Amino acid sequence: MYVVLARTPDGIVAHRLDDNGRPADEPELIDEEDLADWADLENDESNPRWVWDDSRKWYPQLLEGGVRIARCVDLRLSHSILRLSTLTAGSRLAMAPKGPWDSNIPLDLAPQPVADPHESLFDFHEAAGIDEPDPVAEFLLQREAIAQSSDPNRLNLLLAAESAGGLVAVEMKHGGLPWDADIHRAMLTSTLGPRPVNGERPAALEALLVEMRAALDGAEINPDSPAELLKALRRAGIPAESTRSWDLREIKHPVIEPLLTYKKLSRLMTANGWHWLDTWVVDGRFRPDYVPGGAATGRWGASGGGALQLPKQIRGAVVADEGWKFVVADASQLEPRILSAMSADRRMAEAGRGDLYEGIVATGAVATRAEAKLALLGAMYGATTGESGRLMPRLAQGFPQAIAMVEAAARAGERGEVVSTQLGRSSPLPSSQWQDIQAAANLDAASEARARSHSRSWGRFTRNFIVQGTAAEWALCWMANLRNALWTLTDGALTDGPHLVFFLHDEVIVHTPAELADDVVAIVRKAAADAGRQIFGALPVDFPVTAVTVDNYGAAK
DNA sequence: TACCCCAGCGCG
DNA sequence: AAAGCGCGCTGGGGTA
Repeated sequence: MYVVLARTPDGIVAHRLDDNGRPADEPELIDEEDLADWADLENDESNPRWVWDDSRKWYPQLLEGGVRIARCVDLRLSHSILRLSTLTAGSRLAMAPKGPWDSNIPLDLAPQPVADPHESLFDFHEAAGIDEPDPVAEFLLQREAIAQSSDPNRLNLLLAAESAGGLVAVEMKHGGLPWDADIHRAMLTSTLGPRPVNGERPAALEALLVEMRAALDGAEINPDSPAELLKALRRAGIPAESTRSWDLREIKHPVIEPLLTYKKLSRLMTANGWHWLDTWVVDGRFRPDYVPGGAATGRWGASGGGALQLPKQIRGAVVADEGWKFVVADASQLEPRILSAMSADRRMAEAGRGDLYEGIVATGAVATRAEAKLALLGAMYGATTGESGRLMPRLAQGFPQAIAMVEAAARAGERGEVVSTQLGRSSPLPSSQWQDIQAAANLDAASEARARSHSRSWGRFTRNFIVQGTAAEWALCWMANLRNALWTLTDGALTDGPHLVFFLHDEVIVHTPAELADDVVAIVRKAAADAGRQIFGALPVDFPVTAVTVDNYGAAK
């Protein structure tokens, strides 16, 4: 059973469809304020798969009302996959001109739970000259595209995982990441000094500035402006090429050490200092917007507060509630394992029985673990120079099947072709500018070099796309399985029991009552093993998970 | 004032 | 031990 929800000028309309997508009864009109209660009843009666345009527009108010959703079809997320996938290339959906399902309506125009819920959306559409999109029609169009595709099963798994991710994203924002502002502030004070007033430098930065001036015989220096900093260094006879820490580290001069420290502390203050804390941590929770499918590869993005770049430095401020714990889990060496699974390289799978890098050393392909790691990174990113590039051929010799797969993806991208992940998410086409550059390749030597460079660059993107994208699919399946299993542990609202509070590409955090932490760890591991089987079938590729139970995120290494 | 781009750096 | 992939954010500095 499906229940498709739509907002109309008259209110919310619910369409019940049977498993064949045919109307099961007359559409039902629901008042906005009754939605959560109505959905709760519907869950009890038929446990449907909910179908709607965008989980971000429906699910928050259900969660507010204490209602959880087991599964859904997020039409917006699904549409963008089906639009590009080579598996659905001939479908009506893919052939149609771009429409409202291809645009991403800004969140602030989405209906809010309290104020008049549909008006802003209609205003937006009216202003933009867009017809109000019909979710039932779109759902049927998507079903048609999937049914006619060359591999409906893979696509169905992908879309289910993507939609589940959409639910998780809303749930994580709803629950929030527990954040202890006092600990954070204490950390800032101890490294930077007391919070400065009206834009002054904190004491620690001021002291470092004094130190730098002394090292420059009293000359002025402004480390906050890269351009001025470079000038100041050159005035002092320091041959700096850039002001990047990585480059500065190579220079021997007394000003360098305080400068590097300054940069580090200054970064802490601007990115995650007092202002960040005021802006992003409310009532002990950090609630960024997560953006499923935010990257072309299917990885999530995030906006607000830099959720996907929380420095290790401040993770100690992520503290579980009293009587609760965090289970912090990450998939070890995920991308190289994905590489071995999708290429069905049994030799590499065998090497991944334990630590994958050690396993590769054991085959004799390379000499050390560090070399194995570097070589694999090179294979997945397309390194051509440096040690990584140098080691690549050795890997190709030892694991021809795996390397041939990424090489083929790179060649396809260089020709401007599309590549796809294991479950059928396809890469975008290179830009028209890229095409123009290729078309102009035969004009002269400079054009040819330019075309070649852009071609190679897009090849590195497609090479990485298939691995990063398939890893993202694995992570989504992992999370979807995890979410379902956690739900069985307790009754009640989302935040009454173990629930996901953070996700970072190959890592999750579950906030859980302490007494359930061991159960959660077991669930996290099983969910990972299941994800591997769902995507790769019986292939003997392991996806081991490192899981620790901690009181704060900083303690998770 | 508003906006855009760049350099730099945090994360995987 | 290095420059190859994917992101978001800040502050500086320029332009309109």
